[in-house]
Amino acid sequence: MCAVLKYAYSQILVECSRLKKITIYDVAKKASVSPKTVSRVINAEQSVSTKTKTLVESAIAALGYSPNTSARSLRTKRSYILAFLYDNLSPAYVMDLQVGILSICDKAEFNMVIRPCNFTSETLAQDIAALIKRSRVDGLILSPPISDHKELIQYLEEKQIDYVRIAPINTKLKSSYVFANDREAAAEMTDHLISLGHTSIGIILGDLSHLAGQERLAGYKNSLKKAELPVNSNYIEQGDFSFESGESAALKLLTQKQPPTAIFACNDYMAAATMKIAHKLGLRVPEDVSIAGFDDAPVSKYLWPTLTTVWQPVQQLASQSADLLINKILNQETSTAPLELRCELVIRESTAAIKK
Amino acid sequence: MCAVLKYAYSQILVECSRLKKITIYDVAKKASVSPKTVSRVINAEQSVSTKTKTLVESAIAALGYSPNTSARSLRTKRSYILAFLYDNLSPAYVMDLQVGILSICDKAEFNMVIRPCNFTSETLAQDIAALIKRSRVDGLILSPPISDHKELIQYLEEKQIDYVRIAPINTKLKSSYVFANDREAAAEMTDHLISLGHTSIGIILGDLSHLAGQERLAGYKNSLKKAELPVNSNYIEQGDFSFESGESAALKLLTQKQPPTAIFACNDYMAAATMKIAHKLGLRVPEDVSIAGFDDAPVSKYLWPTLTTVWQPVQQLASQSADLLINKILNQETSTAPLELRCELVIRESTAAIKK
DNA sequence: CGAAAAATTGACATCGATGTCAATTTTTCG
DNA sequence: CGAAAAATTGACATCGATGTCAATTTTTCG
Repeated sequence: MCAVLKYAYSQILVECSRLKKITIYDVAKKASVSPKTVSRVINAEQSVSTKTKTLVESAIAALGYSPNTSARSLRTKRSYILAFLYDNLSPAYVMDLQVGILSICDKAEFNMVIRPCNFTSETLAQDIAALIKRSRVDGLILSPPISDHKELIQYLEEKQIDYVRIAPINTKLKSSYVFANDREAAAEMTDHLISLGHTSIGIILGDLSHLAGQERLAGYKNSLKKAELPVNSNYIEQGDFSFESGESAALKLLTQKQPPTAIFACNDYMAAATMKIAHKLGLRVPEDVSIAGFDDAPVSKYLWPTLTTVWQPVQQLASQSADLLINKILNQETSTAPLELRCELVIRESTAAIKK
Repeated sequence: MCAVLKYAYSQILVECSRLKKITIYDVAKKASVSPKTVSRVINAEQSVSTKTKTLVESAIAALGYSPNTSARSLRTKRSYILAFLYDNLSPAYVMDLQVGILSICDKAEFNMVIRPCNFTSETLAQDIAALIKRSRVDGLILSPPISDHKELIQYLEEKQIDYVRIAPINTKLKSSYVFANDREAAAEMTDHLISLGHTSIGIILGDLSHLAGQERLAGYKNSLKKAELPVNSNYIEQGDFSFESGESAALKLLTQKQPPTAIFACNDYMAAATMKIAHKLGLRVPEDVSIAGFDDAPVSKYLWPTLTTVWQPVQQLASQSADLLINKILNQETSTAPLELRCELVIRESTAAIKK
């Protein structure tokens, strides 16, 4: 290409890119005000007259202007980025949390960076410290079990970094948190089994380092007590929310001399495992043994019979926590009351009245 | 708190926050060079002497400096952000893609923003255009079926926005893409069933607007032809990758006069549905009917019997595409050869030799 | 050795927003 | 009405990096 053409071409490109980039100065010119005033309108500051506001707003609309995040971040020292930390074996749960957070981020013009973690990693706190430093995130959302990672939380408290926790066990910190009424829901599920005539109800526990693990056990015990049924330690098996742990727990429960006639597994993966073991042992579900889960995971619909379980307000938990966090970041709001959201029983085919 | 104390306290806070912010000027001072030279080292530019480079690097390490992304973005007009677009019913698949992309983003110091989409939404292209404008993303990774969203792709081509596609159908565009050998894998799976003695092999098709849907059908046909078995249209049922579509397809296949003795479902959800229908019809798996899936989704391990399926290199697809995209953004590399990654058969319990 | 070429380095301007503080305009009220 | 108070607006500096271009240092080679 000859030099003249090359130059012309480069000018065209420059022109094109210029057309795309609308700055606050273009808006200011169009509205015949100063850039600072445009800035005031964008940031919804108080002292702008209605007339000016309308003028600027129509200029913004006409030019299709949207502020440059980098410039704004540089000046305000905010990144407008949230980090979402998780270490969870259920992809569907994590995806739901993401969607919930995103819905709020979109409205508030924040970005979300996600970070899969390993709860047992010795370097977790350091890794997150590095992430915060590098990405300059404004705040973090911690999901279980990260919600109770002592070292990380100590670091965040020390550095006064904003964070919100989903379903934490330690609720003594001043940082806000959200949670679901797992205990009540677990009690309702146990009530449901009792109402079907079951008196020997086994439970497969989840990981007790999750709040959910503790609360679901508590709900189960509460329900039994209310119905004046004994809490039989032979009917309580430890699991860790994984399918494999569910298999061995179910095997122990169902091969006893007096096996339970109903089993409440503290999540759907362990319930699925229980169904598998029941099949292997030649037990029909729900005729010989009723099985209930928790979480309303996709697998609960794909099993045969379909699984009675508990739906959790996962997206709502996430969006609430994002809302709290963004408020904290932007308005320096310090303490907010913990938020409790409600679960719902989903009765499907895997539970039925006891066989006489 | 009295005014004097309050003032002292605020000064301490100011001091603290100042301590945290190390700028390029601090590094320059410590290394006794100009900020521009520090910038050269950070960006691995050529013309820096080894001596200076070492000096600057140790200053960076000593101070624990990491560059301010906002300032850099503002100057270079790059956001160092990738967008990952998806519309997929399998959370596990999407999570794997995310993890793959993240692994590369971490190395390259990019951030990833994720965007759940609705393929059938009329405003998809506009929505993404708004996202690009607002978040100023440097490039996009499109996963199926978004990989073939005509309107969106036309927009990206027009605006010359970098993007990489995962498993696209239309491969005539100059934009690079990555894909797995679904066709061969589907043929291998069909070969496997044939080798077990099956000659009546049904297939439940996936959504043919996904490359995977088309390729898996092609592999099935290829295998039958190679084995000189007829392609019987009664044995081909349309599904859309959902569990529900699998149920109705399986019902049609298995209630024929001469039902197939093996069914290859084009993903694991539809295979799970087929298992359910088989159970309902009183057919044992694999004694009466062999069932195979595709994807190695979590559910394939939770079913009873466990599901024979195909493992896909999902994380690798994602990390490769992120790698291609970042190279394109940073080095303006134009065309790269499409990348094909290999699937693997996972033989479990749901397939067996035909009953005599 | 010493001039020319190449490599290295730095001074200064700039990206596009908002913070600070002062100037201007409008409102209040005796 | 007119001074004081309140509300609105704008001028200018600045956040922390990198681009441009020129100055300086080092290397090359007759």
